[in-house]
Amino acid sequence: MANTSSRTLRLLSLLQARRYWPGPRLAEELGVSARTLRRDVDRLRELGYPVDAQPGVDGGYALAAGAALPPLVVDDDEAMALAVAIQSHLATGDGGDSALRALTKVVQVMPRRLRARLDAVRSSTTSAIWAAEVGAPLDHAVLSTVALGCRDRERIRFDYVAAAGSPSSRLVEPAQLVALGPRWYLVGYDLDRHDWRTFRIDRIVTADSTGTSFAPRTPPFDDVATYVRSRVLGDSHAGRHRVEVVVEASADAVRARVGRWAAVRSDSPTRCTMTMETDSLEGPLFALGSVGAQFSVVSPPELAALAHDWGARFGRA
Amino acid sequence: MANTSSRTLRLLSLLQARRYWPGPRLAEELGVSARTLRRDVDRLRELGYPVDAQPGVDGGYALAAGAALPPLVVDDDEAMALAVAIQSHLATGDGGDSALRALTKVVQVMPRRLRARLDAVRSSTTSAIWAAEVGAPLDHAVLSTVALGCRDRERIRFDYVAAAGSPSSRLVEPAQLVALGPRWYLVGYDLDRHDWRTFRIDRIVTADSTGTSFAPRTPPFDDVATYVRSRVLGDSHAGRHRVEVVVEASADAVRARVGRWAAVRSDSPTRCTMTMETDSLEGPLFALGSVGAQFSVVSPPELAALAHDWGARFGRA
DNA sequence: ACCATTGCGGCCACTTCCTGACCGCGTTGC
DNA sequence: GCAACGCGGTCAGGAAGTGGCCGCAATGGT
Repeated sequence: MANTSSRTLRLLSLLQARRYWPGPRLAEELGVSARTLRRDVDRLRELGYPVDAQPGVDGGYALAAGAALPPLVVDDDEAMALAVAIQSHLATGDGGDSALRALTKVVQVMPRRLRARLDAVRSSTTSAIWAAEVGAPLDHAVLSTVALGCRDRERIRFDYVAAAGSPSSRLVEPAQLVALGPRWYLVGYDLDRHDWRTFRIDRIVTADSTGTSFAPRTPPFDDVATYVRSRVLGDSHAGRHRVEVVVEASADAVRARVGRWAAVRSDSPTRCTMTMETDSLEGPLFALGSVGAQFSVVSPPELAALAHDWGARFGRA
Repeated sequence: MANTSSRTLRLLSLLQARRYWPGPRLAEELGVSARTLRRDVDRLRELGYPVDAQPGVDGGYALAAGAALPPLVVDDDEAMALAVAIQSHLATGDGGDSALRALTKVVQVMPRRLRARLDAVRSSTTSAIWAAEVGAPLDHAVLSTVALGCRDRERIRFDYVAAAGSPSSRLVEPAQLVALGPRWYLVGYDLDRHDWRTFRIDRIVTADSTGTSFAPRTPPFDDVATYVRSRVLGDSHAGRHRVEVVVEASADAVRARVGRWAAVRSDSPTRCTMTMETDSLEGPLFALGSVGAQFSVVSPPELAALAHDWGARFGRA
């Protein structure tokens, strides 16, 4: 710990952990003279991290918001919180690419004991309420393995359960991860089938990095999202529903409830048609209930049946 | 950038951004000789960050998972993703203290432009579906201002809208933030009223740090959570409901749906009583619907009425 | 008005270490 | 066996980091 750079890092961490530090206190904490502390502060400033200083009695040093993000010095618990938050955020389908990169960074440098804790926390905090809507919770181990594979161009091997339920083992050169709605997909080159394939992340059972890298292939698409969308819609996934409902309310009122989740087409000032894709029928039903307007289900019939069931039970309650 | 410590930091960032780096490539990137690169790698190892190296053709350096968390070097987008994810995680009431600390760290060092983006993103991505349940979305600006005030013992000033709807301006010495269910509370010493008060974060309109620090007072409680709970339950909040429902299903089946949200008491193998506190009646109704069992509402009458309304509409659909 | 506290920056001498340049060695994969 | 690569030793020159001084400016309390 006698190193200069390590001390600078520790100074940064101290300044991130508490706002104001009196100079002498910092110097003592770092085990250097006050003069050297000033030089360390200068060093931080040269690195682009603005450190405010206040003279006078009760003065001190404080880390200010600057142009560049300083390295985040987080402790175990904070790293856990970050990882858990990003995971549950990814599981809702928001976040996208940069969130995935951030998760990858956090997980990659996590000590093994923390990863174990992360697994434990994930399995215990999955909110049962929303689980029906977001589908199977994302397995962070699978997701980060795959993400690392994409980033570092390393072949991965995993067991895959197809829509029909038949399991298979795959050796794939991962190209890209795409979030489509609440679902994550991997586009990669399947080395056994000698062709490009699209995999649903929550259908991947266990993924392992093989450690062998590969040269990137030219992908058969221009826009990944479009490609995946066409592939996914072409398949008729078991359990996937195309919901269409006519609601006796203004399109705006419905949009205010469902947000970007569904497409809402205005038919008249007091009527609109809502279209969405989902795995769970309970989510749309909840949305329809909270809109507070009369509606009729165009498709699928399962939704109409479910509405009838809920209606009967709610009516008797 | 001629500095040694800055170079070490950059090396760390490079290793976090991509898995394998051939030595010569890294050396070139950092503008030093290969020998110096080796020494830099050694330095990182001395700091506790394990760097794997693979000799032979196609070898290189890779950052491995170690005992300590290295400083996270994230870019703007990743920081945004982290902040957004933590916010929405906090808004669900999970996460707790360490998540709040992490958010505080991230936000504190964020450049101003990023904070602006964060505001924009927050307001545009608040999921309308769950908004009814989680209540007013957390305002990250308020939350982080308050959190910083607690951490750094700085007085804060804010406008508060009481449960009755009457606005007031407060000058408070913040002591602690507490998450109680889906809601965040601030416990602090109100300097105008000369007494301890509990504030609901989502009722705080705008919060500003005054910059004046204060000496910590001895709080009038041992356990903050207990204190807040007693204070909050004592008040009869407008819009707050105590829900009690008898469900014709096993307690385990109900628990599997509602998770830790509600208290479930088993009455018989096929009947149980569910008790919860909530602001929104739609959330419990959704849970009851998805349980798929018959139920009867004990209280409040509003819930029974709402169930009846939903039931009528669902039945006609 | 005076004082203590705190931060700022210059100066200097001493010490440390950092750097680039060699070298030979072991490992890996072709 | 060869090439590519990482490892570690050594050496000399030079560039830092360091602590101790100094006077100065700003702040807040007495």
